[in-house]
Amino acid sequence: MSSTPLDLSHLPPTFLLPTRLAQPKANEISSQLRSCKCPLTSNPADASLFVGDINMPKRCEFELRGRGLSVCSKMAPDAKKVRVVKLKWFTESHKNSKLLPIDEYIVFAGYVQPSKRPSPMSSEQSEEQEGALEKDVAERQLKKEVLRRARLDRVRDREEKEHDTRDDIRKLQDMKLLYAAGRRRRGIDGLVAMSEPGSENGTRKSTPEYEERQGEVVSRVRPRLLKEMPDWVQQHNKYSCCRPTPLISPNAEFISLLDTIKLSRTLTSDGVGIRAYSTKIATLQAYPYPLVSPSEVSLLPGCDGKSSALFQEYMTSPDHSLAVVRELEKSPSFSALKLFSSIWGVGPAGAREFFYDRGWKTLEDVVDHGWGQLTRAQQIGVKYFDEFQSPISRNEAREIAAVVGKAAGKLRAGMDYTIVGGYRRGKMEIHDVDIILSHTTHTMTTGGVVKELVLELEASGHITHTLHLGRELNNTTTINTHSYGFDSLEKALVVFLAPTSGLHRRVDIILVPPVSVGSALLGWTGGTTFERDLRLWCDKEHGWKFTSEGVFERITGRRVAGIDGTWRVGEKMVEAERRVMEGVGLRWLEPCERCTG
DNA sequence: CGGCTTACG
DNA sequence: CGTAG
DNA sequence: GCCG
Repeated sequence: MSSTPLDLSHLPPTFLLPTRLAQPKANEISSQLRSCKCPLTSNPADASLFVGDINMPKRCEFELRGRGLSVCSKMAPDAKKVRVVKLKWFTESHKNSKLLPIDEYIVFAGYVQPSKRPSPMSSEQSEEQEGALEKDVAERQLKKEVLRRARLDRVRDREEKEHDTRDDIRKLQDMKLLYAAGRRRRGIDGLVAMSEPGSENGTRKSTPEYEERQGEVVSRVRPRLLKEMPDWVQQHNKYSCCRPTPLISPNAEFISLLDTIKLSRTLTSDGVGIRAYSTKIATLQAYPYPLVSPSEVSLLPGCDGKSSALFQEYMTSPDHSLAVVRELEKSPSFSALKLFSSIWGVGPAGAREFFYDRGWKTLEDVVDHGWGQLTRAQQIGVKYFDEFQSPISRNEAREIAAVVGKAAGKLRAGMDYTIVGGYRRGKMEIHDVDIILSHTTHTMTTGGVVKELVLELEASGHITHTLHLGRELNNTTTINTHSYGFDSLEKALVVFLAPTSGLHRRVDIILVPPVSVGSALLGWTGGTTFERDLRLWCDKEHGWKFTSEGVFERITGRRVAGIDGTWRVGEKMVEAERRVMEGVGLRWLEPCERCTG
């Protein structure tokens, strides 16, 4: 490959960081470096250049500290300047037999104090917590992967039989019965696949109601009559909070295309488009029949000309696709914006800035060229990008919540919790864990409990980062009136190191006074469109303002008399939620019937 | 043709 | 502007 | 994009 070997003899003493390298790989690179006359040293204290498979400056600092070097960013009297260059610089140079500009691959530059303890392996645990958490990442990744595979099967198995005594997740069973007769199984694919290994019926491409014959789409059934449709269709009720919306839909494939369009509207901050697509997606998600015709679509609330045109195209296209979506999916800008906006702390505007203004295209570009310009939260979002992407199982969610709940119980005896968000709606995989904590005694929820709790969990090594710590709950003001500026529940957005998986997870901890438990459950269980419509409904229908703290009259700011979402001694939290939902004039919907997307 | 959830940091 | 449901 |  390399006809004219590189000459690296001009480099300063160099140390190869073995981080993330398997031993054979490390040996290979080491010998390649030597063959390029790189002055390799086995003692990091002697080195002023480090080569490593590391992309983040913070990580570099950690690696250097772990080797007994005390790193500082500023020049100090007898400090030595050190740099860390990405391994990629060498591998690329070596591959092309051409020395790439090293400056473009420097991931960290700083100073180190001469080491007191030059021993390479004795890791000075000055940062007890970080050290414990970050140590042996490569090894942990490996172990993690093995564990994950081993666990996966058991998890699925167990999940089916699981009896969650505290939650209403048993409804999952009902959902499966409800939709047992084939159709789409998006979201519970794994589960169903496990229990029905041979069944292809559930995942076939065309729905039973229509299929293609000689290029023509033939409807197998007569058009559904309006009077045969759900009542909310007949009444043209577009509020998603007024009807059950299950997690799984017979029209999941079409919906996922609309989802892509909605994402494109999100990425351009097209508020109107987002609204429109959210509404129609929620409608279709609630519609229990496989769609047959465009005219059927246009009967649905929130769906009109555009929706039926899209369905027409979807239905007649040979592969059940949409041109706009195909275009989006091969568009570099769409991919990049989608990638960037999936970083925690980066929204549509930030993603556009990254792509259009800075010219970044990959996460690596962000790390290499923009690290210093990221906010703290964004840096955490990038650092744990993969881990935050990787789905959280229901078991893992329960495991995390149990740790939080137990710690909370130690601080305030009698504190209880409920996992809300996607978990409570019955999703099999979620991307964060939302936990509502409360106590039937108001005063047990005041006085900065969340802060205490976060400190505890930091000390125990469970919380590794705090992205946001909300203001302490005000003592009494929230009980009767809703004063603007005092309406936020005490919450913490944190990064949590899950014990079993060893993965970093996004966890929201919300502390709720008993008076707000009903509305908080309703407000934090979602989905997003359900929440939006719930607020609209309360406003338009009653002139009330719905918030997670309670339901208030717009004019007076007083709590609406007769809606008592207070969690009382001896009852389940969900009973308080039921009173709120029925209090605002909505029929009770189980959490798993609020899957509006 | 105006309106589209809403508040905090 | 970004986050939360 | 759809509704009132």
